[in-house]
Amino acid sequence: MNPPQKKNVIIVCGPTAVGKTSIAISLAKHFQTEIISADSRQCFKELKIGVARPSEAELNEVKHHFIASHSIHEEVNAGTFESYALQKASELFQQQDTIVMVGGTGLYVKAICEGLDTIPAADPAIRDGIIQSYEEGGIGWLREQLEEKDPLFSKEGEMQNPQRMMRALEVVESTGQSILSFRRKEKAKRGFTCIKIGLELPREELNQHIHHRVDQMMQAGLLQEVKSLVSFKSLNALQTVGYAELFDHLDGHVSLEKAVEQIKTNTRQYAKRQMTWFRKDSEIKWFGPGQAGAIIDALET
RNA sequence: GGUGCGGUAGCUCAGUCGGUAGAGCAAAGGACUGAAAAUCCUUGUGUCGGCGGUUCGAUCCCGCCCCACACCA
Repeated sequence: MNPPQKKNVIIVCGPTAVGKTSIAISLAKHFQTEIISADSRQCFKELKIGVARPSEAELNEVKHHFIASHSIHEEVNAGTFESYALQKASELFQQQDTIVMVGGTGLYVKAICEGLDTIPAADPAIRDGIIQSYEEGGIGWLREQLEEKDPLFSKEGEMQNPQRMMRALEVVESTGQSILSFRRKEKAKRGFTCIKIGLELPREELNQHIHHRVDQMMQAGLLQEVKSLVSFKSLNALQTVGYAELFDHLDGHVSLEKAVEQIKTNTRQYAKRQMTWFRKDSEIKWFGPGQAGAIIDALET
């Protein structure tokens, strides 16, 4: 007879600036456990102010993982996160039954709950070659390559999206098979249950939070942080709201005032994309960011 | 006060040799399995500054007025 599964990952998700950090800390304290972040940018030790890393005080209240754990010079992606988080979770589950995960990166949440397909690693040389050829030949070149080498993808894949096309191409070139042929039908089996808590606010209110938070980041010295990273601005990790706009300003393309406005706009757009992603996930139970008590009640029944 | 240049979408602007108008950005909606704070797709929007005149018909031509900017006094 199988005992009911008792290992749980409580996942707090939602758009940026909604108040996830504080709820996650309340939950982690209540369940006397630790937090794994599911945030594609807070994992970088070089990025602090602009990615709204939890404060020292918050990090001391509850132990966090995947925060400042990697360098912008490493390649970090959804696969990296999946294995890192799975590893951490199994360590933590030796001590406790519940862990808290918090993050706004929908794909990472999906990776931990449902798993990513196993695809053999692409040869970095192939990848570099593809990127270079794309820069020279544009999307037309990608289209031709895929039509020739991966007819399945060119029929069913996103043939207007260069990033996806490059990935598809690197996979066929490395493995000889279409990226779509690796697609599993089932979700990965996990030794734990994912309980998803979504935080939301009315659009106007969230926009206000974003407006103020960006101002606070500037006051906290975001420009200085960005200045110290200029020489790395082409790294993937720095294709990030809050950094890209200030690099633009430092290059003399826009005034500081305008760059800050753009950070706000781009953050709003990012939050909107996050909501689009999370809204379609019917497993999420939605709450407001002030409802820590209600969330705990819901989790205990 | 005079001259010049403008007033068109939320913003910046294009355009109509007179037949009621369009780009970019913003906004809204969506997709998304190793770049995901990335990348990509879809979709509006208008008293064309006001009042008159000419005309079958004016956002476009003419007159007056209002507003903004520049220059000259």
